[in-house]
Amino acid sequence: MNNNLDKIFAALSDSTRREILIMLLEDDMAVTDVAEPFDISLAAISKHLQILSKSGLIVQEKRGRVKWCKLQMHAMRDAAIWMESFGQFEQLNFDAFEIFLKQEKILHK
Amino acid sequence: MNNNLDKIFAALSDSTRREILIMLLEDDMAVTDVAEPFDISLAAISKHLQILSKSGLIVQEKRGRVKWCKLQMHAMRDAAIWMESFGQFEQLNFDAFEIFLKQEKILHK
DNA sequence: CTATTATTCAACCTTTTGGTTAAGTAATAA
DNA sequence: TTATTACTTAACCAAAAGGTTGAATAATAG
Repeated sequence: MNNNLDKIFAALSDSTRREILIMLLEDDMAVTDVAEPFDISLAAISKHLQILSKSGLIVQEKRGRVKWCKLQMHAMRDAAIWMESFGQFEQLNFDAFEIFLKQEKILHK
Repeated sequence: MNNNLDKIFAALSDSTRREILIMLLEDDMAVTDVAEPFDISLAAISKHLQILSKSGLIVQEKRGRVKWCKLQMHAMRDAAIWMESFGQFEQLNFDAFEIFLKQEKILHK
């Protein structure tokens, strides 16, 4: 029933995949470009991207011969909401994070 | 590579383990009582509890012949911070997100 | 048309995961 | 002392995860 939560948490349990997600924060990327910083084969990256796709954390769209990877922020919400039930949500407002966010918002306005 | 984030997300990727955590929200529990609602063997539950222990999400303390399982809320902090800041930083500066994670020792590289 | 580029698939390997049953340990109750 | 209770460990199994290499497909460039 909670199959998708399974998949999201499983997807996040691998550091290569978490790094890929961080890379995709910046912009959509082609598979080859995603693979570039890593020491593993392109085929291995392709598999990681399939796992991320099946979890819903990314979507892949083929245009020409290039397959673009796009982050799906809303997919992480399910998992974030689950964690929220543990009262961790408020704890995120720890000082450093809050101060940082304030600084960033000031810096970007 | 952040091994503990790996372990926390991996621990959360199994619905049996998530259910156990929810049960432990209410109160500390003995292993046998944790196992009671599930259809799998006690040995299997024992293994799940070891995985949860190694991830830091619970601690187990033996008193007499009973081993008590106790939720460790703070252990989810790293994972929760990773996820929540991931969303928060979407519209913020990407480099700043990585710097923040390094400062918080969530991203060790 | 041919070569190159982008990506996946297929076959294989090893390690991990999630489960089983049966036996082992250790504390308590009778 | 013996039986019962509360676990863990060991040996095993099937399936999944994460990696490899090499071949296949499909779009584009020359």
